[in-house]
Amino acid sequence: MTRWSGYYLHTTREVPSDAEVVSHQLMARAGMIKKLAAGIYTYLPFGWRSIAKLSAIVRREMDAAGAVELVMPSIQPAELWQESGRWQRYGKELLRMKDRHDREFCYGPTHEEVITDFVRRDVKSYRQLPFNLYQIQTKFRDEIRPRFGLMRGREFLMKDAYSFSATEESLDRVYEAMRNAYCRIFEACGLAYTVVEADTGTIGGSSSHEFMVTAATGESAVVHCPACGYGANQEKAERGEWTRPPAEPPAALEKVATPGKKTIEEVASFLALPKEKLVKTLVYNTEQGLVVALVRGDREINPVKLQNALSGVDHLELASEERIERELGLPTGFVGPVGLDEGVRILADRSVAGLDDFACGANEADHHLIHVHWQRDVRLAEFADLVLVVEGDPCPRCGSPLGLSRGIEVGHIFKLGTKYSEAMKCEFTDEAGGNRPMIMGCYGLGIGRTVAAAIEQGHDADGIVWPLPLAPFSVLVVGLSPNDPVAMAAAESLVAELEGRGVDVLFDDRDERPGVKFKDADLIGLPVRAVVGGKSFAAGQAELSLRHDRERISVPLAEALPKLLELIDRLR
RNA sequence: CGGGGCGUAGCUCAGCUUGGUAGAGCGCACGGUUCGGGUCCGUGAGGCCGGAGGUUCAAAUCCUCUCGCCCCGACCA
Repeated sequence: MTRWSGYYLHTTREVPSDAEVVSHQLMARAGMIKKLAAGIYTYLPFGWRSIAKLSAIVRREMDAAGAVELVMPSIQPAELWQESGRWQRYGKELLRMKDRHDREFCYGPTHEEVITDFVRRDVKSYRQLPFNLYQIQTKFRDEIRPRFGLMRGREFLMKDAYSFSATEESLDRVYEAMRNAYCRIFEACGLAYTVVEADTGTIGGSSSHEFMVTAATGESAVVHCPACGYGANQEKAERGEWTRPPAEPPAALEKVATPGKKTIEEVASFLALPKEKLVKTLVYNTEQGLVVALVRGDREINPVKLQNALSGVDHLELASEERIERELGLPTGFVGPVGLDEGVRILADRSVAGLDDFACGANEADHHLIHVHWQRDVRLAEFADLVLVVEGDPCPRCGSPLGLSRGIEVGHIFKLGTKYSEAMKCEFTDEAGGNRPMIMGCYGLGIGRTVAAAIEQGHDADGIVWPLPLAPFSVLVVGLSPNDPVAMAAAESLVAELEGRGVDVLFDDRDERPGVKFKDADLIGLPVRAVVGGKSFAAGQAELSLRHDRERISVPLAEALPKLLELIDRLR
């Protein structure tokens, strides 16, 4: 029997000064986590129970989907990372260290290298494929800016799975099984979530989906189509065709003075043109030199799309004013595609392709061009989809207006292909006797982040409102009259009965006033509450309620057990 | 890494500008009171004012360095 008096659960009224988001505040106040250092937390007993419940759900669904659990080392030798090339590329996020012999290691932020290394030594034949291995383990990524408690820690718990297949079709099947398993996991947790197409980022690979728990405080923006179900991370989101405006008779190209007018707003109002009739020219700095990106004046460039369009470019950032002055010889705000230095690569978003008569920088200080016409005036630019999709843009699949919402990324699955197996020579012999690299997939799920997301989604002004599957305990039995031995005995026997029926119960037996107990009950947010003591006990009753609606019902003590079981059942 | 800010009691913070015996609320301990939504009253314990150096008769306060932390931005499975 878990008695609060003997448990380790200390709630606080004060919010830690560094807790910004509600999940962090409530986890700290409810005694679930304690910060040790920036982005590094102790999981206190009450918090760990929730983590354990999620882990059990994850294991159940992973096992059901044919994955097999193992645990890999968290400390990994540098050689493996040098072999994959990521020792150099991963950057400062990789926590590196040396042992007493000066050998280099890192604390694993992910495990592609380790798993690929032992699989290549164990597995030689197509007959041994496919398989899928997973672990639930502590990772470390030395984030530039850890924040939001467990939502973006440096040390964090993650479930990661890696699949190895002989063929693309096999990978597709495993990927689909994982995708379904993830859906079942988040459904089993009672969370509202969406699956969206995602950019593959530094992990690489061909196809990728993110699982987003919807929350207004989410760090990621998600585009979705209410009509056809299309969903994508805003970084990745595409949009339907631009409607081409009616062709206007191209008037003669004209240079106009726009003294000091640099921004789109300034130029548009100075020239009395709508922003859609301007072309915005952005200069980016890459390791391959300057690149110019064009987009319609009222829109933004999506840097992820731009980087993908510039295949082979690793670093992309907006060029500084000094650099633009030095290399292009003109101040920012007046750069344009007409007559630009031939050495500079120009990429144009499709939003500008349909413009027949637009204004843009003249490549001369304090001047812009008007009546610009693509074919007539601009040297050939490459067109690509570069625009940041916004709410109301047409869906790329069905053309309906897209919606934009925010979410917390809790899962991310990738088709890796042969990126790591080729680099690390993880090969198998196929039926024809030839050697081929294994085809891999990897499937991550943030454990701590999912619990945090559940709180972001489930809380009110008084505290956490747990979904039953993730609640540290299902039921809180409040012994309201700690000084009344009869009432406390009744409460205790109710707890024992519940436990006898397999229900996990926290028994608040503390010598505290009712007000304290009620406030704490709301704060820690267990789904079902039973109050035994005080006025209702004097009338021979127990008072039952659910955290999410707090509607109280009084039942005779003898009926408390069946009624509680019924309430729990209703929450499932 | 760029910009801004903070380190004073277990927690949240005042005091610093203008140097002179270390403060409040919450929490904790004890006594009383109260007992269905964080009771009320009293008493008390608790601090090398992040660390080092400097200025000064005197430093939480001024200066330098350092460590840690937070916020915004860039970045990011």
